[in-house]
Amino acid sequence: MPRDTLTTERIVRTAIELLDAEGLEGLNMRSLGERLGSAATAVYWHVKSKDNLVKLAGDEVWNEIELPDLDAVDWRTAATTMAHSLYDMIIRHPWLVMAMGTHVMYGPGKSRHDDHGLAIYEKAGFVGADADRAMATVFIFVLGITLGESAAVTLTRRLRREGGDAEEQMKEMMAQASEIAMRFPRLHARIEAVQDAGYGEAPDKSLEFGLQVIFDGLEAQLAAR
Amino acid sequence: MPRDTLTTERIVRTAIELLDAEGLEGLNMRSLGERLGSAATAVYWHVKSKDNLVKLAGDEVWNEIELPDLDAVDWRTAATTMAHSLYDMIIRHPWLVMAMGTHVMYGPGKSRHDDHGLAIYEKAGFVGADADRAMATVFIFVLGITLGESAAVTLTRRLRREGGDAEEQMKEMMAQASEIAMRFPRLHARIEAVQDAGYGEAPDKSLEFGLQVIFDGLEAQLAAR
DNA sequence: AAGAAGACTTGCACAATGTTCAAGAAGCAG
DNA sequence: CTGCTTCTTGAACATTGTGCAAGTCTTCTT
Repeated sequence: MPRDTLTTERIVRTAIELLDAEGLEGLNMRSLGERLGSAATAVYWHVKSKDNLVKLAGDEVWNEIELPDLDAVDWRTAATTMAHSLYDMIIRHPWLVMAMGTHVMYGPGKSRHDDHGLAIYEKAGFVGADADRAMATVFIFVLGITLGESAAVTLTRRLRREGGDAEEQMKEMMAQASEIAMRFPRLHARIEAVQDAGYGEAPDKSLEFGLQVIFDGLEAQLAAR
Repeated sequence: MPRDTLTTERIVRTAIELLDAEGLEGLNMRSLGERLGSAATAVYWHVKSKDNLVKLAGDEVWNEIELPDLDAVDWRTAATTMAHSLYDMIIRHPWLVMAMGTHVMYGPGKSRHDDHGLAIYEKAGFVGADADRAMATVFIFVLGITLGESAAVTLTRRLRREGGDAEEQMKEMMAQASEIAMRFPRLHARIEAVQDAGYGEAPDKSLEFGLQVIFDGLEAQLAAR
Protein backbone atom coordinates (compact mmCIF):
# COMPACT_ATOMS: atom_id res chain seq x y z
CA MET A 1 0.00 0.00 0.00
CA PRO A 2 1.50 3.31 -1.11
CA ARG A 3 1.99 5.73 1.66
CA ASP A 4 -0.65 8.29 0.77
CA THR A 5 -3.60 6.03 0.46
CA LEU A 6 -6.67 7.54 1.97
CA THR A 7 -8.07 5.99 5.08
CA THR A 8 -11.09 6.99 7.07
CA GLU A 9 -8.80 7.71 10.00
CA ARG A 10 -6.50 9.91 8.00
CA ILE A 11 -9.48 11.75 6.59
CA VAL A 12 -10.95 12.29 10.03
CA ARG A 13 -7.62 13.42 11.43
CA THR A 14 -7.12 15.90 8.60
CA ALA A 15 -10.69 17.10 8.93
CA ILE A 16 -10.10 17.82 12.60
CA GLU A 17 -6.98 19.81 11.71
CA LEU A 18 -8.95 21.81 9.20
CA LEU A 19 -11.84 22.30 11.56
CA ASP A 20 -9.50 23.53 14.26
CA ALA A 21 -7.87 25.93 11.86
CA GLU A 22 -10.87 27.11 9.90
CA GLY A 23 -13.99 26.21 11.82
CA LEU A 24 -17.14 24.43 10.73
CA GLU A 25 -17.85 26.92 7.98
CA GLY A 26 -14.26 26.84 6.82
CA LEU A 27 -14.23 23.11 6.25
CA ASN A 28 -15.10 22.26 2.70
CA MET A 29 -14.53 19.15 0.74
CA ARG A 30 -12.26 20.78 -1.81
CA SER A 31 -9.76 22.15 0.66
CA LEU A 32 -9.96 18.90 2.55
CA GLY A 33 -9.12 17.06 -0.62
CA GLU A 34 -6.26 19.41 -1.34
CA ARG A 35 -4.84 18.90 2.11
CA LEU A 36 -5.13 15.17 1.67
CA GLY A 37 -3.43 15.35 -1.68
CA SER A 38 -6.34 13.85 -3.54
CA ALA A 39 -9.48 14.87 -5.33
CA ALA A 40 -12.23 16.29 -3.19
CA THR A 41 -14.61 13.58 -4.19
CA ALA A 42 -12.23 10.78 -3.32
CA VAL A 43 -13.29 11.28 0.27
CA TYR A 44 -16.77 10.11 -0.60
CA TRP A 45 -15.64 6.60 -1.05
CA HIS A 46 -14.63 6.44 2.61
CA VAL A 47 -17.22 8.69 4.17
CA LYS A 48 -20.89 8.96 3.36
CA SER A 49 -21.21 12.73 3.48
CA LYS A 50 -19.80 15.85 5.01
CA ASP A 51 -22.27 15.55 7.86
CA ASN A 52 -21.04 12.09 8.50
CA LEU A 53 -17.47 13.27 8.52
CA VAL A 54 -18.28 15.98 11.03
CA LYS A 55 -19.92 13.37 13.18
CA LEU A 56 -16.87 11.16 13.05
CA ALA A 57 -14.59 14.09 13.87
CA GLY A 58 -16.96 15.19 16.60
CA ASP A 59 -16.71 11.85 18.28
CA GLU A 60 -13.02 11.34 17.83
CA VAL A 61 -11.99 14.35 19.90
CA TRP A 62 -13.59 12.92 23.04
CA ASN A 63 -10.75 10.48 23.18
CA GLU A 64 -8.45 13.34 24.11
CA ILE A 65 -10.11 13.63 27.48
CA GLU A 66 -8.14 12.33 30.37
CA LEU A 67 -9.93 9.85 32.60
CA PRO A 68 -8.83 10.19 36.23
CA ASP A 69 -8.16 7.12 38.34
CA LEU A 70 -11.16 6.84 40.61
CA ASP A 71 -9.43 4.75 43.24
CA ALA A 72 -6.76 7.37 43.76
CA VAL A 73 -8.85 10.48 44.37
CA ASP A 74 -12.19 11.51 45.84
CA TRP A 75 -15.11 12.09 43.50
CA ARG A 76 -14.97 15.85 43.60
CA THR A 77 -11.35 15.94 42.56
CA ALA A 78 -12.01 13.48 39.81
CA ALA A 79 -15.01 15.45 38.60
CA THR A 80 -12.99 18.65 38.61
CA THR A 81 -10.22 17.05 36.62
CA MET A 82 -12.62 15.74 34.05
CA ALA A 83 -14.49 19.02 33.78
CA HIS A 84 -11.27 20.89 33.15
CA SER A 85 -10.11 18.32 30.68
CA LEU A 86 -13.41 18.68 28.86
CA TYR A 87 -13.13 22.44 28.89
CA ASP A 88 -9.63 22.36 27.47
CA MET A 89 -10.66 19.93 24.79
CA ILE A 90 -13.54 22.08 23.62
CA ILE A 91 -11.38 25.18 23.58
CA ARG A 92 -8.98 23.29 21.34
CA HIS A 93 -11.90 22.36 19.08
CA PRO A 94 -14.27 25.30 19.17
CA TRP A 95 -16.36 23.91 16.34
CA LEU A 96 -17.49 21.03 18.51
CA VAL A 97 -20.18 22.88 20.41
CA MET A 98 -21.77 24.09 17.26
CA ALA A 99 -21.50 20.67 15.73
CA MET A 100 -23.28 19.24 18.75
CA GLY A 101 -26.09 21.68 18.11
CA THR A 102 -26.74 20.27 14.67
CA HIS A 103 -25.59 16.69 14.83
CA VAL A 104 -26.59 14.08 17.30
CA MET A 105 -23.22 12.91 18.53
CA TYR A 106 -22.90 9.45 19.88
CA GLY A 107 -19.95 7.26 19.19
CA PRO A 108 -17.21 5.30 20.92
CA GLY A 109 -15.29 8.41 21.95
CA LYS A 110 -18.14 10.11 23.70
CA SER A 111 -19.33 6.84 25.21
CA ARG A 112 -15.92 6.28 26.71
CA HIS A 113 -16.12 9.70 28.30
CA ASP A 114 -19.69 9.32 29.49
CA ASP A 115 -19.06 5.96 31.04
CA HIS A 116 -16.23 7.24 33.14
CA GLY A 117 -18.24 10.30 34.06
CA LEU A 118 -21.05 8.13 35.30
CA ALA A 119 -18.60 6.18 37.40
CA ILE A 120 -17.57 9.36 39.18
CA TYR A 121 -21.05 10.34 40.21
CA GLU A 122 -21.94 6.82 41.18
CA LYS A 123 -18.91 6.82 43.40
CA ALA A 124 -20.16 10.08 44.87
CA GLY A 125 -23.32 8.30 45.91
CA PHE A 126 -25.80 9.04 43.15
CA VAL A 127 -27.86 6.09 42.02
CA GLY A 128 -29.46 5.33 38.69
CA ALA A 129 -30.96 8.27 36.85
CA ASP A 130 -29.59 10.65 39.48
CA ALA A 131 -26.05 9.80 38.49
CA ASP A 132 -27.04 10.60 34.93
CA ARG A 133 -28.48 13.92 35.95
CA ALA A 134 -25.54 14.85 38.13
CA MET A 135 -23.16 14.18 35.28
CA ALA A 136 -25.39 16.02 32.84
CA THR A 137 -25.50 19.07 35.07
CA VAL A 138 -21.74 19.44 35.17
CA PHE A 139 -21.27 18.37 31.61
CA ILE A 140 -23.85 20.74 30.22
CA PHE A 141 -22.51 23.61 32.21
CA VAL A 142 -19.02 23.16 30.83
CA LEU A 143 -20.40 22.83 27.35
CA GLY A 144 -22.47 25.95 27.71
CA ILE A 145 -19.62 28.00 29.07
CA THR A 146 -17.62 27.40 25.94
CA LEU A 147 -20.45 28.61 23.70
CA GLY A 148 -19.40 32.20 24.10
CA GLU A 149 -15.77 31.41 23.39
CA SER A 150 -16.74 29.43 20.33
CA ALA A 151 -18.77 32.30 19.02
CA ALA A 152 -15.86 34.69 19.54
CA VAL A 153 -13.44 32.42 17.73
CA THR A 154 -15.86 31.89 14.86
CA LEU A 155 -16.47 35.59 14.59
CA THR A 156 -12.80 36.46 14.55
CA ARG A 157 -12.24 33.94 11.83
CA ARG A 158 -15.10 35.21 9.76
CA LEU A 159 -13.81 38.74 10.03
CA ARG A 160 -10.34 37.65 9.09
CA ARG A 161 -11.63 35.67 6.14
CA GLU A 162 -13.65 38.57 4.87
CA GLY A 163 -10.52 40.64 4.88
CA GLY A 164 -10.15 43.88 6.73
CA ASP A 165 -8.86 44.51 10.18
CA ALA A 166 -10.49 41.95 12.44
CA GLU A 167 -9.23 43.71 15.56
CA GLU A 168 -10.78 46.93 14.44
CA GLN A 169 -14.16 45.46 13.60
CA MET A 170 -14.19 43.46 16.79
CA LYS A 171 -13.58 46.56 18.81
CA GLU A 172 -16.26 48.43 16.98
CA MET A 173 -18.69 45.61 17.60
CA MET A 174 -17.90 45.60 21.29
CA ALA A 175 -18.38 49.33 21.43
CA GLN A 176 -21.75 48.97 19.79
CA ALA A 177 -22.78 46.25 22.25
CA SER A 178 -21.61 48.41 25.12
CA GLU A 179 -23.60 51.32 23.88
CA ILE A 180 -26.77 49.27 23.96
CA ALA A 181 -26.01 47.70 27.31
CA MET A 182 -25.36 51.13 28.77
CA ARG A 183 -29.01 51.90 28.46
CA PHE A 184 -29.74 49.37 31.21
CA PRO A 185 -28.84 50.41 34.73
CA ARG A 186 -27.30 47.25 36.08
CA LEU A 187 -25.41 46.38 32.92
CA HIS A 188 -24.21 49.95 32.86
CA ALA A 189 -22.78 49.63 36.34
CA ARG A 190 -21.16 46.28 35.54
CA ILE A 191 -19.53 47.56 32.39
CA GLU A 192 -18.11 50.58 34.15
CA ALA A 193 -16.77 48.40 36.94
CA VAL A 194 -15.12 46.09 34.45
CA GLN A 195 -13.58 48.99 32.57
CA ASP A 196 -12.26 50.49 35.79
CA ALA A 197 -10.71 47.19 36.71
CA GLY A 198 -8.91 47.27 33.38
CA TYR A 199 -10.59 44.41 31.55
CA GLY A 200 -8.85 41.97 33.84
CA GLU A 201 -10.04 38.60 35.09
CA ALA A 202 -9.30 35.42 33.23
CA PRO A 203 -12.34 34.11 31.40
CA ASP A 204 -12.27 30.76 33.14
CA LYS A 205 -12.95 32.39 36.48
CA SER A 206 -16.56 31.66 35.64
CA LEU A 207 -15.69 28.04 35.05
CA GLU A 208 -14.19 27.84 38.54
CA PHE A 209 -17.13 29.62 40.05
CA GLY A 210 -19.73 27.51 38.29
CA LEU A 211 -18.05 24.22 39.09
CA GLN A 212 -17.78 25.16 42.74
CA VAL A 213 -21.45 26.06 42.82
CA ILE A 214 -22.56 22.90 41.09
CA PHE A 215 -20.42 20.58 43.20
CA ASP A 216 -21.67 22.27 46.35
CA GLY A 217 -25.18 21.83 45.08
CA LEU A 218 -24.60 18.18 44.32
CA GLU A 219 -23.27 17.61 47.82
CA ALA A 220 -26.38 19.24 49.18
CA GLN A 221 -28.43 16.78 47.15
CA LEU A 222 -26.48 13.89 48.60
CA ALA A 223 -26.88 15.15 52.13
CA ALA A 224 -30.61 15.68 51.73
CA ARG A 225 -31.16 12.21 50.38
CA MET B 1 -46.97 53.31 1.50
CA PRO B 2 -48.59 50.18 0.08
CA ARG B 3 -49.29 47.54 2.61
CA ASP B 4 -46.62 45.05 1.67
CA THR B 5 -43.65 47.32 1.79
CA LEU B 6 -40.68 45.61 3.32
CA THR B 7 -39.51 46.72 6.71
CA THR B 8 -36.63 45.44 8.75
CA GLU B 9 -39.11 44.37 11.41
CA ARG B 10 -41.28 42.46 9.01
CA ILE B 11 -38.23 40.78 7.57
CA VAL B 12 -36.97 39.80 10.99
CA ARG B 13 -40.39 38.52 12.02
CA THR B 14 -40.71 36.43 8.89
CA ALA B 15 -37.17 35.18 9.29
CA ILE B 16 -38.01 33.98 12.78
CA GLU B 17 -41.04 32.15 11.47
CA LEU B 18 -38.93 30.48 8.85
CA LEU B 19 -36.18 29.67 11.30
CA ASP B 20 -38.68 28.10 13.67
CA ALA B 21 -40.17 26.06 10.87
CA GLU B 22 -37.04 25.11 8.97
CA GLY B 23 -34.04 25.72 11.17
CA LEU B 24 -30.83 27.60 10.51
CA GLU B 25 -29.94 25.48 7.53
CA GLY B 26 -33.46 25.74 6.17
CA LEU B 27 -33.45 29.51 6.08
CA ASN B 28 -32.36 30.80 2.73
CA MET B 29 -32.82 34.13 1.13
CA ARG B 30 -34.91 32.87 -1.73
CA SER B 31 -37.57 31.21 0.37
CA LEU B 32 -37.50 34.19 2.69
CA GLY B 33 -38.14 36.43 -0.28
CA GLU B 34 -40.94 34.22 -1.45
CA ARG B 35 -42.59 34.29 1.94
CA LEU B 36 -42.27 38.06 1.97
CA GLY B 37 -43.76 38.32 -1.48
CA SER B 38 -40.72 40.00 -2.95
CA ALA B 39 -37.50 39.18 -4.68
CA ALA B 40 -34.90 37.46 -2.57
CA THR B 41 -32.45 40.24 -3.06
CA ALA B 42 -34.86 42.97 -1.98
CA VAL B 43 -34.03 42.01 1.57
CA TYR B 44 -30.51 43.24 1.08
CA TRP B 45 -31.59 46.81 1.01
CA HIS B 46 -32.83 46.50 4.60
CA VAL B 47 -30.35 44.05 6.02
CA LYS B 48 -26.63 43.84 5.43
CA SER B 49 -26.33 40.09 5.09
CA LYS B 50 -27.84 36.81 6.14
CA ASP B 51 -25.54 36.73 9.14
CA ASN B 52 -26.81 40.10 10.14
CA LEU B 53 -30.38 38.95 9.79
CA VAL B 54 -29.72 35.93 11.98
CA LYS B 55 -28.23 38.24 14.54
CA LEU B 56 -31.26 40.48 14.51
CA ALA B 57 -33.58 37.49 14.81
CA GLY B 58 -31.40 36.01 17.51
CA ASP B 59 -31.73 39.12 19.58
CA GLU B 60 -35.41 39.70 18.98
CA VAL B 61 -36.55 36.47 20.58
CA TRP B 62 -35.14 37.47 23.96
CA ASN B 63 -38.00 39.90 24.24
CA GLU B 64 -40.33 36.95 24.66
CA ILE B 65 -38.89 36.23 28.06
CA GLU B 66 -41.04 37.14 30.97
CA LEU B 67 -39.38 39.32 33.61
CA PRO B 68 -40.70 38.52 37.09
CA ASP B 69 -41.49 41.31 39.52
CA LEU B 70 -38.64 41.26 41.98
CA ASP B 71 -40.52 43.00 44.75
CA ALA B 72 -43.22 40.36 44.75
CA VAL B 73 -41.18 37.17 45.09
CA ASP B 74 -37.94 35.94 46.62
CA TRP B 75 -34.89 35.65 44.42
CA ARG B 76 -35.03 31.91 44.03
CA THR B 77 -38.58 31.97 42.77
CA ALA B 78 -37.72 34.78 40.39
CA ALA B 79 -34.67 32.96 39.13
CA THR B 80 -36.68 29.79 38.62
CA THR B 81 -39.32 31.66 36.67
CA MET B 82 -36.76 33.27 34.44
CA ALA B 83 -34.89 30.04 33.87
CA HIS B 84 -38.07 28.28 32.81
CA SER B 85 -39.07 31.17 30.62
CA LEU B 86 -35.67 31.01 28.98
CA TYR B 87 -35.93 27.28 28.50
CA ASP B 88 -39.35 27.57 26.89
CA MET B 89 -38.16 30.31 24.62
CA ILE B 90 -35.22 28.32 23.38
CA ILE B 91 -37.36 25.27 22.79
CA ARG B 92 -39.62 27.44 20.66
CA HIS B 93 -36.58 28.63 18.72
CA PRO B 94 -34.21 25.68 18.59
CA TRP B 95 -31.94 27.40 16.10
CA LEU B 96 -30.96 29.99 18.68
CA VAL B 97 -28.39 27.90 20.50
CA MET B 98 -26.59 27.09 17.33
CA ALA B 99 -26.78 30.69 16.24
CA MET B 100 -25.19 31.69 19.51
CA GLY B 101 -22.34 29.34 18.75
CA THR B 102 -21.47 31.18 15.56
CA HIS B 103 -22.65 34.71 16.09
CA VAL B 104 -21.81 36.99 18.94
CA MET B 105 -25.25 38.01 20.11
CA TYR B 106 -25.65 41.26 21.88
CA GLY B 107 -28.55 43.55 21.27
CA PRO B 108 -31.40 45.29 23.06
CA GLY B 109 -33.38 42.09 23.57
CA LYS B 110 -30.63 40.17 25.26
CA SER B 111 -29.53 43.19 27.23
CA ARG B 112 -33.03 43.58 28.59
CA HIS B 113 -32.93 39.98 29.73
CA ASP B 114 -29.44 40.18 31.19
CA ASP B 115 -30.16 43.33 33.11
CA HIS B 116 -33.13 41.80 34.85
CA GLY B 117 -31.17 38.63 35.48
CA LEU B 118 -28.43 40.61 37.16
CA ALA B 119 -31.04 42.28 39.34
CA ILE B 120 -32.17 38.89 40.63
CA TYR B 121 -28.74 37.78 41.73
CA GLU B 122 -27.92 41.15 43.21
CA LYS B 123 -31.09 40.87 45.23
CA ALA B 124 -29.93 37.44 46.33
CA GLY B 125 -26.83 39.06 47.77
CA PHE B 126 -24.19 38.66 45.12
CA VAL B 127 -22.06 41.70 44.51
CA GLY B 128 -20.26 42.89 41.40
CA ALA B 129 -18.66 40.21 39.29
CA ASP B 130 -20.16 37.52 41.51
CA ALA B 131 -23.66 38.51 40.42
CA ASP B 132 -22.45 38.14 36.85
CA ARG B 133 -21.06 34.73 37.54
CA ALA B 134 -24.13 33.55 39.40
CA MET B 135 -26.33 34.59 36.51
CA ALA B 136 -23.94 33.07 34.00
CA THR B 137 -23.97 29.75 35.80
CA VAL B 138 -27.74 29.39 35.64
CA PHE B 139 -27.99 30.91 32.23
CA ILE B 140 -25.34 28.74 30.71
CA PHE B 141 -26.77 25.63 32.21
CA VAL B 142 -30.19 26.28 30.70
CA LEU B 143 -28.59 27.05 27.38
CA GLY B 144 -26.54 23.89 27.46
CA ILE B 145 -29.43 21.70 28.37
CA THR B 146 -31.24 22.69 25.22
CA LEU B 147 -28.28 21.78 23.03
CA GLY B 148 -29.35 18.17 22.91
CA GLU B 149 -32.92 19.06 22.07
CA SER B 150 -31.76 21.41 19.36
CA ALA B 151 -29.66 18.71 17.81
CA ALA B 152 -32.57 16.31 17.84
CA VAL B 153 -34.88 18.81 16.20
CA THR B 154 -32.29 19.69 13.58
CA LEU B 155 -31.64 16.05 12.86
CA THR B 156 -35.32 15.22 12.49
CA ARG B 157 -35.72 18.07 10.09
CA ARG B 158 -32.74 17.06 8.06
CA LEU B 159 -34.02 13.54 7.79
CA ARG B 160 -37.43 14.77 6.79
CA ARG B 161 -35.96 17.09 4.20
CA GLU B 162 -33.84 14.36 2.69
CA GLY B 163 -36.97 12.32 2.29
CA GLY B 164 -37.40 8.85 3.64
CA ASP B 165 -38.87 7.78 6.90
CA ALA B 166 -37.44 10.04 9.59
CA GLU B 167 -38.88 7.89 12.37
CA GLU B 168 -37.25 4.84 10.93
CA GLN B 169 -33.82 6.39 10.48
CA MET B 170 -34.00 7.97 13.91
CA LYS B 171 -34.72 4.62 15.47
CA GLU B 172 -31.91 3.00 13.58
CA MET B 173 -29.54 5.73 14.71
CA MET B 174 -30.56 5.25 18.32
CA ALA B 175 -30.06 1.53 18.00
CA GLN B 176 -26.58 2.10 16.63
CA ALA B 177 -25.74 4.45 19.48
CA SER B 178 -27.07 1.96 21.98
CA GLU B 179 -25.01 -0.78 20.49
CA ILE B 180 -21.84 1.25 21.02
CA ALA B 181 -22.83 2.37 24.50
CA MET B 182 -23.53 -1.22 25.47
CA ARG B 183 -19.83 -1.93 25.30
CA PHE B 184 -19.31 0.21 28.37
CA PRO B 185 -20.42 -1.29 31.66
CA ARG B 186 -22.08 1.69 33.31
CA LEU B 187 -23.79 2.95 30.19
CA HIS B 188 -24.94 -0.60 29.61
CA ALA B 189 -26.59 -0.69 33.01
CA ARG B 190 -28.19 2.70 32.55
CA ILE B 191 -29.61 1.85 29.16
CA GLU B 192 -31.10 -1.37 30.44
CA ALA B 193 -32.62 0.44 33.37
CA VAL B 194 -34.14 3.04 31.10
CA GLN B 195 -35.52 0.40 28.79
CA ASP B 196 -37.02 -1.50 31.70
CA ALA B 197 -38.65 1.68 32.93
CA GLY B 198 -40.24 1.98 29.50
CA TYR B 199 -38.47 5.03 28.16
CA GLY B 200 -40.32 7.20 30.63
CA GLU B 201 -39.26 10.40 32.33
CA ALA B 202 -39.91 13.80 30.87
CA PRO B 203 -36.77 15.35 29.42
CA ASP B 204 -37.00 18.46 31.54
CA LYS B 205 -36.53 16.42 34.70
CA SER B 206 -32.88 17.24 34.18
CA LEU B 207 -33.73 20.92 34.01
CA GLU B 208 -35.45 20.68 37.40
CA PHE B 209 -32.59 18.69 38.85
CA GLY B 210 -29.91 20.99 37.54
CA LEU B 211 -31.65 24.16 38.67
CA GLN B 212 -32.14 22.75 42.14
CA VAL B 213 -28.47 21.82 42.33
CA ILE B 214 -27.29 25.19 41.09
CA PHE B 215 -29.55 27.22 43.34
CA ASP B 216 -28.49 25.13 46.33
CA GLY B 217 -24.91 25.74 45.35
CA LEU B 218 -25.47 29.45 45.03
CA GLU B 219 -26.99 29.55 48.47
CA ALA B 220 -23.97 27.74 49.81
CA GLN B 221 -21.80 30.43 48.24
CA LEU B 222 -23.85 33.12 49.92
CA ALA B 223 -23.66 31.40 53.26
CA ALA B 224 -19.91 30.94 53.05
CA ARG B 225 -19.27 34.53 52.17
C1' DA C 1 1.67 -14.93 -15.86
C1' DA C 2 -2.94 -13.43 -17.51
C1' DG C 3 -6.98 -11.82 -16.65
C1' DA C 4 -10.99 -10.90 -13.92
C1' DA C 5 -12.98 -8.79 -9.82
C1' DG C 6 -12.91 -5.62 -6.65
C1' DA C 7 -11.07 -1.43 -4.37
C1' DC C 8 -10.17 3.09 -4.86
C1' DT C 9 -9.57 7.70 -7.48
C1' DT C 10 -10.55 11.27 -10.72
C1' DG C 11 -12.85 15.03 -13.49
C1' DC C 12 -16.92 16.70 -14.87
C1' DA C 13 -21.22 18.38 -14.06
C1' DC C 14 -25.28 19.94 -11.58
C1' DA C 15 -28.03 22.06 -8.13
C1' DA C 16 -28.48 25.04 -4.19
C1' DT C 17 -27.39 29.24 -2.19
C1' DG C 18 -25.29 34.01 -0.63
C1' DT C 19 -24.44 38.11 -2.69
C1' DT C 20 -23.34 42.02 -6.16
C1' DC C 21 -24.77 45.23 -9.41
C1' DA C 22 -26.85 47.88 -12.88
C1' DA C 23 -31.18 49.06 -14.23
C1' DG C 24 -35.85 49.93 -13.23
C1' DA C 25 -40.22 51.44 -10.47
C1' DA C 26 -42.47 54.12 -7.03
C1' DG C 27 -43.09 57.84 -4.06
C1' DC C 28 -42.21 62.69 -3.05
C1' DA C 29 -40.56 67.67 -3.44
C1' DG C 30 -40.37 71.71 -6.23
C1' DC D 1 -44.07 67.42 -15.08
C1' DT D 2 -39.21 66.87 -13.34
C1' DG D 3 -35.69 65.37 -10.81
C1' DC D 4 -34.21 63.12 -6.49
C1' DT D 5 -34.40 59.63 -3.11
C1' DT D 6 -36.05 55.33 -1.68
C1' DC D 7 -36.85 50.85 -2.62
C1' DT D 8 -37.25 46.57 -5.85
C1' DT D 9 -36.02 43.52 -9.47
C1' DG D 10 -33.58 40.11 -12.55
C1' DA D 11 -29.61 38.52 -14.22
C1' DA D 12 -25.31 36.96 -13.13
C1' DC D 13 -21.28 35.03 -10.39
C1' DA D 14 -18.71 32.46 -6.93
C1' DT D 15 -18.75 28.86 -3.59
C1' DT D 16 -19.83 24.49 -2.16
C1' DG D 17 -21.93 19.58 -1.46
C1' DT D 18 -22.40 15.68 -4.09
C1' DG D 19 -23.66 12.04 -8.04
C1' DC D 20 -21.75 9.60 -11.75
C1' DA D 21 -19.27 7.36 -15.32
C1' DA D 22 -14.98 6.40 -16.48
C1' DG D 23 -10.41 5.54 -15.26
C1' DT D 24 -6.42 3.25 -12.49
C1' DC D 25 -4.44 0.41 -9.21
C1' DT D 26 -4.48 -3.99 -6.17
C1' DT D 27 -5.32 -8.48 -5.32
C1' DC D 28 -6.85 -12.89 -6.03
C1' DT D 29 -7.84 -16.95 -9.03
C1' DT D 30 -6.61 -20.20 -12.23
